[in-house]
Parts: sequence; structure tokens; C-alpha cells
Amino acid sequence: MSYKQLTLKDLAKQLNTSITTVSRALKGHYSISESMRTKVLELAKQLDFHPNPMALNLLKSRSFTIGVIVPEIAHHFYSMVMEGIEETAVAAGYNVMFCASKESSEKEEDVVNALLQSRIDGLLIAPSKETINYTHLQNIVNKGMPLIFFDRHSADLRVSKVLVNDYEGAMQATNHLLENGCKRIAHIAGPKKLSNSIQRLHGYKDALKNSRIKIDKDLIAHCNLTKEGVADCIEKLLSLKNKPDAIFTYNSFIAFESMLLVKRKGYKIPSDICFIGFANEPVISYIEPQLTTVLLPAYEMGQEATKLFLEQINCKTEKYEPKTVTLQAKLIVKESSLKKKAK
Amino acid sequence: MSYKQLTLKDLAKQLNTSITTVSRALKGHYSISESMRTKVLELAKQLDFHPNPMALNLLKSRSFTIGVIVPEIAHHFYSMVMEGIEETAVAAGYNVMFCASKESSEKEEDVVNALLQSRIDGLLIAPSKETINYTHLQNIVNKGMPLIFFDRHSADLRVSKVLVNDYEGAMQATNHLLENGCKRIAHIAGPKKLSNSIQRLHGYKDALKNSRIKIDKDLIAHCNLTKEGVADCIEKLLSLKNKPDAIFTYNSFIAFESMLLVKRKGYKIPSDICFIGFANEPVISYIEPQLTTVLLPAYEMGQEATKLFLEQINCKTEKYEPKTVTLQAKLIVKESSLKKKAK
DNA sequence: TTGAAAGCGATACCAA
DNA sequence: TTGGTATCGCTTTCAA
Repeated sequence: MSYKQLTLKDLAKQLNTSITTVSRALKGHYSISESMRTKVLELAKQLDFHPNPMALNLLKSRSFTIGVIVPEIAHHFYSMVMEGIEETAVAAGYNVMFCASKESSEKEEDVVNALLQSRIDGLLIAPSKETINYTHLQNIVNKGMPLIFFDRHSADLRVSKVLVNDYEGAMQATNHLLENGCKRIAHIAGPKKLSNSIQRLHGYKDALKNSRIKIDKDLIAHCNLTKEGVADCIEKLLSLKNKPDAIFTYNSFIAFESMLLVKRKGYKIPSDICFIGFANEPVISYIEPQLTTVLLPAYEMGQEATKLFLEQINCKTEKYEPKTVTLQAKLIVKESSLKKKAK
Repeated sequence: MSYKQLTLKDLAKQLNTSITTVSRALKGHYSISESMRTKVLELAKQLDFHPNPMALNLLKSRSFTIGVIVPEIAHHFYSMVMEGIEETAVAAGYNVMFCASKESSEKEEDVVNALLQSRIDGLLIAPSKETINYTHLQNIVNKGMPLIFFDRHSADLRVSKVLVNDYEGAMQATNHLLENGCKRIAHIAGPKKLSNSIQRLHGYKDALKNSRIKIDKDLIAHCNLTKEGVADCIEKLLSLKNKPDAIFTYNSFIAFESMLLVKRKGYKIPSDICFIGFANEPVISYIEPQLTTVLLPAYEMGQEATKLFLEQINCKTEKYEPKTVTLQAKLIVKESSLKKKAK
């Protein structure tokens, strides 16, 4: 299967002129006569001619394609980021190749290589939660190719990043619970090495400290983001003598899953236990009670990451100074955290 | 910003030989001496040489890239399809460019053109719900480029398709409700022109007919997939003298939204009204009551669409005979449809 | 104002 | 076993 594409040669032949002239006429080069220009333009329009981008890419050593790697495509947060990337990139004349690492460091390296070999102009990536060794990404930087982190990052790489103020978001969430009269606020954190998780835990702790509340290690559980992991955390928290009256979770999966478990055990939300999670799913409106969330600006994250790429690729100076854009998470108060009201 | 890529020329120079020889050695051409081959291979490995795919693309007139257009990236169903496409394509050595039409026929044409101009080898598409005029897609077929429909299609185009047995799924759902003792089953359908919606409505009607139940037009509402649209439908159905005791919805959005409204009005699900929707979101487990759904094989749909593309692109014969793959939807029974049990 | 020719990086044919 | 050369489609320099 293949089909013949129209080339400059074809146009030149039909017009009895040279390839060069046709090329110039199409680009509006000053040296072409008015009559020739219109003749060429008309024929090109009539035949729906488009220059072969592969030839242009070869000539310019640019593919006008951005590679994007997300841990999972079918997670609402990442697909919103992808929307932001796609729209911004297309608007700027770039195409986007999306790949998933499936949270595997090994697969991540594979897709990085695959993307590199298809000669992308830059890479936007949220590394897998497994990734500890960043040499495959350092290689990209060393080659001089723009690399942009979003959502997750490694502090070791001096590249542009779009991150969310996790610390601030967690603090807001915790303060909100405190203001609503919660006394024993538990936190189910994410994987210990993930920067987001660390920052959120940090924000939670500092909010408590600021309110002169002692941090109770029993109220902090680390979760590996599986159903079983969440079940273990909930088991641990609810078997405490002094049970929590609020649970603040690292993400929506933990929030949904633990609310289900807590309700099954007969606790009422929010009267017995309040809930807040970091989440993005529009579905928070459909679960009961509606979940109070720290909303991450996912779409905006995609936009900003793409803008940083464009800025870097269009930078004329030799060295581009990497930037970090920090977006603000926003607390959206729904029913699950309103203890007072529900009493 | 740009960086120098290693070329065959560089290798040839370093080894004091010709470009041709290097090229052959790398490809394991029979005519190259053992000593030369190892020398070249070693240097290539050491320098991490990869042939420039843009040059290869130009030479072969192939980009090894598939274009994919979905109505929305951040919809769970489509992102699952995308996962299926991405994994299958990458495994076959293809890259994937994803674009969103945002359900706009105009934007769809734009991205089709953008993808065409970046010379994709084929296009997989679920057309926007607006799309009536298919000339932009017919053009692709006329050029001889593989076009594969998934999820949605136009019967006018003779191309390969991956569809779901909507009719059968709707029938299963309706029968399930009948078996559970529902007497007045309402259906909130989707946009009137969408093939999926038509088929689902059809399945619903036939299931009723098969059970010798007269179709009551009052129990059928068409919805435009907005919150207001759903509210109108629910308003209409609940203001009937003879109210429905079950509602079967076109998709998950309608199901979630209408369950919320119905519950707010004080009806109990499933004891007063049963619910079934076509849906894919893992979140159905977290809403109350858990929603019985007709599950669409989204990931598989992506896989199959990609396989059809690969089959067509690798087809040696002149004419490729398009195929239609029909996947089966599967009824997943949860709480929302079990009237008997809940009584 | 127009055109011939070189070059982007790789492959493949034809000579040596 | 090697290497020169044409070619893919386009842009750009240099010459006419």
C-alpha cells in the first residue's frame, strides 16, 4: 500500500518551469514575477499541493514533533494534562506523540529510546514512580534537546519544570479540616520517594505544627496505590485506640477506595470521619458524600509545559536558563469535609 | 537550539572508509568483511549511533506514524482506547499522534489536515458527534491511505471498522431489567444521529418487543449530553403519570447525572427506580449504589483498530478488502439494577 | 526574473 | 569486498 504524493517537480513540469521557481513562488519569494506567482499558486491550490514534510524535516533537522511520556494515559489527571499539551502544541504547529510508561522505569527507558529514534524536537515527561536512575533523561539534556518535567521531577536535573504547589495544597486541606473542628487528622501518603507525596506530607505536618498540634506518627500511613495498600492503611488507622476524625489522602484513588471501606465499616462521612483528597475526576460530584478535594490544574500544567518547551526551542542564545513554573492547587470544598454542618 | 546528530559520514570518516560500507556493515549486508563489520559495529555502539529516521522516511515515503483522532482525550473510554492503540502500535514499531476533535466537525477537519501534512501512514478515527459531511475522510481513502473507524463510523465509507455490538448490549441491559421485575423501563438515548445511540435504542426496543411489551414513547427521551439535557430528560420522565421503574441510559455521564437528580428528588435506587448505563469508568464502584453497566471493551477496541491498520498497511495486493470487527459489550451487574434483592 | 546544482542523511544499484 | 553515484523532495546559493 502506498500512493503517489504530489511534488514540486510535478508542478514544475505542468507549468513548464523549474522546481526552484515553483518553490519560490509558493513561498512568496520577492524575485518571482507576479504572473508566474499567480500561475503557480493557482495550480497548487487546484491540485491541493502540500510540500512533503519529511523532506523539510530532513533539511531542517527538525521534526516539529514533541514527545510526551505519562505514567498512565487512562488516568483523568494525565489525560487532562495531555489535552493541555495537545491543544497548545497543535496551535503552535507541533505534533505530539504520547507514550505511557505504565509506571515502569524499564518501559520508560524503552519509550524514551523509541521517541528519540523518531527524532522528536523535545520531550515532556512525568517520570514513572519507579524511576530512580535518571541517566536516560540526563542523556537527552546532554544532547542539547529540550526536556521538560511536569507533575513529577528529579531535583538533580537542571531542566525546566511545571510543578504544583503540593505543599501549599496539603496545608490548605489540613487547615480546612482543622477549621472545621477536626482534632485527629490522619494522612494516607503516597509512595515514599515520590516528590509530590513528600511535599504533601510535609504540608500536612507543617499545618499541624502551625496550629501547635503534635504530629502523631500513628496517624500517618504510606500507601503503595493498590487496593490492598489502601485497605491496609485504613485497617491500621481504624484499629487505633484513638481513631482519626478526618483522613486526608494523597490522591483520589486512595480517597475513593478508603471512603468505600470506611462506609462499609459503618462510619458516617463526614460526621464520624471527614475526607479530603487530592483529585481531579469530575466524578467527585457523583460519589456520596461529594468529596472535598485539592484540585490540581492539570490542563494548565499541560499548557505551561508546552509553553516552556516552545520557549526553549525558540531560544536563540547558546544557553537556555531552565525555569520552574509552580502552579497553585485549589481547595474545592464539598460535603465530605464539613463536620460541623453535618453534626 | 539544535544539536549535531551523528551521521554515516561521521562514522565513515573516523574509520577511513565510505558511507556505503558503513551503511552495509550496520545492516549486516553479506558483502562486508568480518573485520570491517565488527569495526563499524563497535564504533556505532560506542558513539550510540542511530540512523536519522527523517532521511529514512523521505527515502521510503513512510513515516511509521499513525494519526489518531478522538472526540475527547480526557474521557475514560477514549483514553482506554488510546492505551490500546499506543501499546499495539509501539510494539509494531509505529509511533502514534493523538489529536482531539472536541466533538467539533470543524476542529476535526483541521486536525485531519494537520496530521495529513505531517505525513502519517494511516488514520484511526472516532468522528465527532457533529460530523455529517465525511468528504475530508473520503479524501483520505481516495488517496489510498488506510483509514480505520473505531467506536463511531459512517456507513457510507467502505473502510475497516471496529465497532461494539451496541444493539446486543442494549438488549442485554433491557432483558436484565425485565428479569428483575421492572415493568416500565425508560431509556435516555444519546444524540439522534449517532450510530451508537441509534443501535442502543434499537436494542432496547427489540428487547421489549421480544417480551411482548408495548413501547411507550413517553419512556424514551433524547439527550444532548449536557447537564441541562439530562435534567430535562429526568424532569420529563418523572413527571409522567405512570412513572418509570427503571432507567437505561445511553452512557455513563447520563447515568451519573440522572442518578444524582433522581436521588435528590427522594427516590431510592434501585428500590424505586433501577439504573443501567453504558459505562467504562472504574469509578462506578465508588458511587452509590454501584452502577450496573454495559461495559465497552475500550482497550481491546484500540488494539483491534491498530491491528486492522497494520494488516492494511502490510497488505501486498492492490486492493485491500475492508473488514469490520464487532466487539461484544458485557453486562456487569452491580447494585443499581437489582430491584428484587433490594425490596 | 529564472534555473542549475549542491546538500540534508540514508539506501541501492552499478562498477571497480 | 569496496566505493561512487543517483535518488527521495525540498531549500538555498550561485550563475545566467
